[in-house]
Amino acid sequence: MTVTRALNAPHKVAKATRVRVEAIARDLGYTPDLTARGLTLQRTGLVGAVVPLLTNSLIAEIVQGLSDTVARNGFQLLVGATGFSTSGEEAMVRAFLSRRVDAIYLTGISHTSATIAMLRQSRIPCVEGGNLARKPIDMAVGYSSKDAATKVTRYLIDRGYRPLGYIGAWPKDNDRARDRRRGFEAACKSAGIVVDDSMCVETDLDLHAGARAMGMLLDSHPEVRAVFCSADTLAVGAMFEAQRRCIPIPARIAIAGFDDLDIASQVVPALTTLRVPRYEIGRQAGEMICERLAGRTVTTPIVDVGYEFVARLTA
Amino acid sequence: MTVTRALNAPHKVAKATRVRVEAIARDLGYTPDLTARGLTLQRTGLVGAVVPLLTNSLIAEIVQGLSDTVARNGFQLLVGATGFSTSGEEAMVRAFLSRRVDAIYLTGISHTSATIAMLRQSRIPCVEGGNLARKPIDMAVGYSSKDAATKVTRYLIDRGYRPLGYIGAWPKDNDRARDRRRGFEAACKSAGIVVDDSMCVETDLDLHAGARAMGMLLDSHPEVRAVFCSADTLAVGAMFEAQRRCIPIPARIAIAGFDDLDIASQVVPALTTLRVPRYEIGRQAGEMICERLAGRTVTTPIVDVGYEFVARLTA
DNA sequence: AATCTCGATGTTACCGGTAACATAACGGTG
DNA sequence: CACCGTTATGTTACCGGTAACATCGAGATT
Repeated sequence: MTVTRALNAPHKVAKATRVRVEAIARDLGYTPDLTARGLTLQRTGLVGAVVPLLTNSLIAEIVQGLSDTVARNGFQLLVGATGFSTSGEEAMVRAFLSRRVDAIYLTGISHTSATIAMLRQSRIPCVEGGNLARKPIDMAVGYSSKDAATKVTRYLIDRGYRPLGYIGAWPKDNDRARDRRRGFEAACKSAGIVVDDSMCVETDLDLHAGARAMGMLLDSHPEVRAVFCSADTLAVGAMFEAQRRCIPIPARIAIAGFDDLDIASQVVPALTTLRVPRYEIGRQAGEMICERLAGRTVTTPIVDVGYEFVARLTA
Repeated sequence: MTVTRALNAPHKVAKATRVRVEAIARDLGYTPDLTARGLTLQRTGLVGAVVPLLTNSLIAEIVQGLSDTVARNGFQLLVGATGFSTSGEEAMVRAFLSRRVDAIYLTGISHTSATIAMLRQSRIPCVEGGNLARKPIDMAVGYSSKDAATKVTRYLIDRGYRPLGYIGAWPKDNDRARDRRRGFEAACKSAGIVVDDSMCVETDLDLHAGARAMGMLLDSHPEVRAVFCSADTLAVGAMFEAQRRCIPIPARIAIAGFDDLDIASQVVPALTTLRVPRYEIGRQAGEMICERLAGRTVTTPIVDVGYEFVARLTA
């Protein structure tokens, strides 16, 4: 007990004792066992982050923001990748709860009912990030993917580009992708444009898939005048494909992306896209979690971090 | 005890009892406490991964490979970002050891002596990944950054490009970056080329920094004929800068990268680079860790995963 | 000198699992 | 019917911390 005190509350121990304890601890190479501490305190100091995958830079930045923020408050991040599957997410959440994480960050707002039930029952702070939840499990940080996609699409429409194509990520178990497509469709509809499903391609979320999708679109609909891509990764892939075919951007085909990744401003020509505060989502989620874990109540449990349209050169 | 058995070793319990236990567990929403289990078993089922940062796709793929592999064996990955600092790494390792992780993955081979001492004393499996260690703390998976960089540089030299520029990441606390520069210099030296330090730029590791570095190089040394970039991220940034200045690649300036990220094959013109098996490094590290944690000995504690030169269009 | 006070240190129990050992229940055998 | 082996269940102690309470010792107060 004196040892515990010497290390955790030095002022409660005589100086000589403290010095002696510290010396011996050093000699022995003693490291406190946070597993045991977690067991007694019923608090592990772990925050779980459930994400679709780690290799996506959008997600990586959110995780980085979350990690930095909780780390500053003495917490350690436990990350798990679900591979864009709600059942994978459920398994991950179950595993995290078994580890008695103090809080959980979830990507997106569509979850299995078991996931929701477990989290509700556990009563730990939980933030759903990325998309805005009207009725979150607990708290939420994000922006409206649908509104944002509408905004980009409207820009393409207003500039007079017709016909419009769409390239997006698989919507299955990915509410952000689904909502972005909905936003695209909503903008078309409100402008009286009929969406041609054969000009909408859904695919994996990487450069290569973006390029392939663009290739398919150009083959099947050479008349396509502009393409809205629901992620910059896809947009840049599409740009490269157009460049390989020597199709000038935006003279012959306009392209708009979504996310404003680093590459969007660097690629030539620079990509017109929609900036979403990725790091900020993670940071904000981390703040909310830490607030709650510090025993304070979070006054705004649903935070809209907004987005910003960035007009550049591709559309 | 009967409950423990019913859940962990069902065959040791009468069927009726097992069914009853399962039903009650479900009703109660019982989740086993892995913290407590970890305490008794002296095994947490956690593997720690210490990486410089999460937003780099090279690193992210290694982490993904590691995560997938250990997850398949029932382990959970704990990740920590050091921000390219060995003292940050030391703090991270200390934290992980306090959490009693069963094994640790470290990025690179340069560590503080305290880090090495702690890991040695802990006696847990430890893999150093990315670069090859001659004398690893425990095990290592990687390839020779220096040899690989020499190979790429030699290609540039053999094609007759002169003078040669270099763009790389900060070498401080980053042995991969340091070794790549050494490889560049070694190739130059053995070809009798004197390296002009003013044509070697070191900078942050992102697209924007690559572009800026290229800009500086082109401004100060317009005669530069080829640039070796020690990472594809830098190379692509440099390409974009050249394209913005309408400098044709490779007609007027040749560029070679390193890593063979997805983007290398997609960018136009496709980037000449060096492929390193990123996911494989993580996978292999995971395998070695799991082998050891399963009580088996790893016969080859130093694995050279090799690399492959990929000639494309930029050089 | 007896009592009080306060800081320093010691003792006990508990967190939620599990290993090791103890006991109970039961059908079969000589 | 005593004895056995087998299977099912129960008991105890321990993993490494910490809260709560107990004790101790020394100087201050009466």
